[in-house]
Amino acid sequence: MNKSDLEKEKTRLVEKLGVQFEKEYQLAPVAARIFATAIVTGKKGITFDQLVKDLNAGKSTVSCHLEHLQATNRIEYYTKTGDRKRYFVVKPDLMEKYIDEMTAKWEAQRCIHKEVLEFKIQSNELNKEDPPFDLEFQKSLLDFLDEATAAVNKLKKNIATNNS
Amino acid sequence: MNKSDLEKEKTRLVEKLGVQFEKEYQLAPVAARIFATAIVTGKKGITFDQLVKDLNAGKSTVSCHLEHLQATNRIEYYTKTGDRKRYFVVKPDLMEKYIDEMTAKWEAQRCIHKEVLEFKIQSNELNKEDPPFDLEFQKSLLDFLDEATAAVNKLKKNIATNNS
DNA sequence: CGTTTAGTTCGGTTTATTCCGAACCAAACA
DNA sequence: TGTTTGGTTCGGAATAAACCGAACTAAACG
Repeated sequence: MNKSDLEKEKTRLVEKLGVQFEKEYQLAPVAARIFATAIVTGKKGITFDQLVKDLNAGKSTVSCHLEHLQATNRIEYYTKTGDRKRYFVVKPDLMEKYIDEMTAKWEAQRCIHKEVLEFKIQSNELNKEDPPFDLEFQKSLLDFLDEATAAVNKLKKNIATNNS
Repeated sequence: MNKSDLEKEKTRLVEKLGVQFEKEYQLAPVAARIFATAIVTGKKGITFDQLVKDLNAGKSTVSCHLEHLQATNRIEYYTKTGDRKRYFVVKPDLMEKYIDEMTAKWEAQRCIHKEVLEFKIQSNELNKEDPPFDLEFQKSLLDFLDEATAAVNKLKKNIATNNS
């Protein structure tokens, strides 16, 4: 296990993470790989032209996606005095953001499935002759989402206290 | 609140659910709306040409997406004797599938972030002079995913027992 | 001042997604 | 056996996503 092996391993990890991020965050391929690179690289950060080289991408592409990743609060950059380059790193609160986005998605789901449930109940009240709507799926989904949110929020608090 | 109001409400819900499903399951717009229609319609099911009419879509489009939704185990159909139409409904185990897919995604994430963690540890061992990699994010993500999976699996068992 | 460095903007090309209609097929019916 | 019904297949067309290079800008440097 030498340095060039590690570089290859890094490339592999960026690629694998990249594929996941494309789906999870609906990012363009290059955007996902930039984010993945930032995660694997860690706090020392990665520069614009490193990204252009490493990912074989055009400058405009990298510029555009860096823009987007900053706008969506996933990365930021720092600079070193006497060095004009920007060093991009993942935002330090990434973990909280991850959890918050998850629960926000659940909340949105809970909201609409509650509406669906109400729609079905009203429909049942209005047409007594028809075979009535089944309410089980919505009910158990709502229950599940509530409890899952509660469970995850509890975990989130633990993380917050561990980090302090 | 009359019948035509309910129809409008159904359209609204299908649209709103549809947008969510496009993102959540990476479905094409029409595919997402078919799935949404199946969910809002419930166990009485929806037919091929109802979908064509309701969604203003081509027959080929509906056919193709119905195919896909069946292949991915999200919907199925039943028939009535003396009626050639197929009545499409959501698969009865949708709730379990939902949870299983969620935990499967977490497992995949856990797996790759574990690899990232190992990569960082190895890198730290190899270059002692460099500023070492930070391991906190990977560590707390792994912890979180483990605990979240455990919590959700517990909820899943409760649902299973409630339904029996 | 001219030049390098670091990055942005713009216009266009390539590629992929999404959808459609026309023709087709297979079962049931008359 | 011809016709209707319910649905599939195939070959594009329209649209949108993703990316690129060339020209540009703004700050720093010499």
